[in-house]
Amino acid sequence: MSHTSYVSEATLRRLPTYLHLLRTHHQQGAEQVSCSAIGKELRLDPTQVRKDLEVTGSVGRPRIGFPVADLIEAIETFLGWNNVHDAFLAGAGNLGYALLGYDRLKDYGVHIVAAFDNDPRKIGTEVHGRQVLPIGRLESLVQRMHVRIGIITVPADHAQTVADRMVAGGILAIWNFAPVSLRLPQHIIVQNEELYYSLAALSRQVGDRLRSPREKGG
Amino acid sequence: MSHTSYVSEATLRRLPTYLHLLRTHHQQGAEQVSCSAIGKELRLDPTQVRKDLEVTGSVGRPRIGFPVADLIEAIETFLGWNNVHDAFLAGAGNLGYALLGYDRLKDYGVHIVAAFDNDPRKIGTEVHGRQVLPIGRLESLVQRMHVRIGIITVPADHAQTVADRMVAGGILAIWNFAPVSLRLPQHIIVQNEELYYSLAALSRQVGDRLRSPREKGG
DNA sequence: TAGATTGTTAATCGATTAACAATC
DNA sequence: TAGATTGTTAATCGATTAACAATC
Repeated sequence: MSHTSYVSEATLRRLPTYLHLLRTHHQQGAEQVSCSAIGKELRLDPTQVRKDLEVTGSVGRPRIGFPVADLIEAIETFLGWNNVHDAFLAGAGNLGYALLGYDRLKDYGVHIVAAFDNDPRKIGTEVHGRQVLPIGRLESLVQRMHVRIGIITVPADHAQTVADRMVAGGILAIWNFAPVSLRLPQHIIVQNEELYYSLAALSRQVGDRLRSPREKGG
Repeated sequence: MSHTSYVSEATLRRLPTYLHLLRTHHQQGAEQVSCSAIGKELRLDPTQVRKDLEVTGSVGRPRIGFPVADLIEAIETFLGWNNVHDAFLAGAGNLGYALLGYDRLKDYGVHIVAAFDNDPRKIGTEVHGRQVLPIGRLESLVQRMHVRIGIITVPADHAQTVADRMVAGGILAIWNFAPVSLRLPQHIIVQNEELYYSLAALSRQVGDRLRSPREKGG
């Protein structure tokens, strides 16, 4: 069943939302849940919920719904969140510190084992229990420790260089927080975070709202 | 021209990417740039680039392209990034600290003026020059200082309460980093960040790749 | 002029939503 | 049984891509 069929980005982004909701229901003792109920809570079309859940291979029963525990397990497995992979983080700045502080990242399949930086004042220190190593050792350590995931939280102008070193060391996937589109070999998996890019939608709407006073609420 | 026509989320998310690229070109002395060139650099269809840029009202000249400086100005104006709005941040944890440390957030239309927390050890301290105030004062200060934007970096189980207080104080928009879908009045603008939700795509692909060895690179 | 690029309309593609028989 | 919900196929909707005349 390693037959990896295509799953849309949109579905992939909704699955964690279902997971979170299901865990809540599970804690409250629910054993079954219907797509209609999920849809109502998340304001999504029930058919969409059903289609999304279909990709996990979980099956429901008419009139009853899906077994909550099984569904949680199925989504976690599908997302690969119960197979934790080691990761290196490059750039121990503000955002780097924040990510190092997230123990819960392990719940999402990612375990940061070390950080790298080029600032001599940071090198040798520990951040949330992880060592900060010189960036020069990144490539060789990726190779030696078979690290699969690289997280880039360096400034935009260093991102490409860091990415290149990771790739040279044999990294498989890059989680990129720098606001640049990296040039990478086709086989490398990339997830761009574009943190404040999503401020585009927010600030534009705020500006609009302030200009046109308030043409009636809902 | 306050005629706010609908612009798709997809376009809105690409605009900052163009902006970043254009700034780079501008620094390097470029005066004109074509959609084809932008498309090539970002691996996007040139027609898509043209349609995206159309929403900013900027016009180009056949055979020449768009004037870089004008285009930068047009995108910034469109996104509202040259009108900075004051913001309050709730939750001075790891992520909160990181956001407080981003001076560049101002370049994206958001200026954090104070942080709020419920931890007595944090209250009264300063983080990157901003005071940490007791969460109890959030609502009244939002109201008194006419703050428009609220940033939520508290744990999931406190997010709704914090959001309610912001709304009660008269906030206009919420940038939500907590992994919950907030229940808010229709007129409130929300941007969900879902930081590690985007790990869904990443970890799934890594898992796939490790299972099916490597069916030929690119 | 010749030809690259714009602006715009039409065709394609994919995701969301609707419809409905099967089923518990 | 009656009826809510599943699984699945068809219709709709919107975004991306292609086509092409206008233009510098």
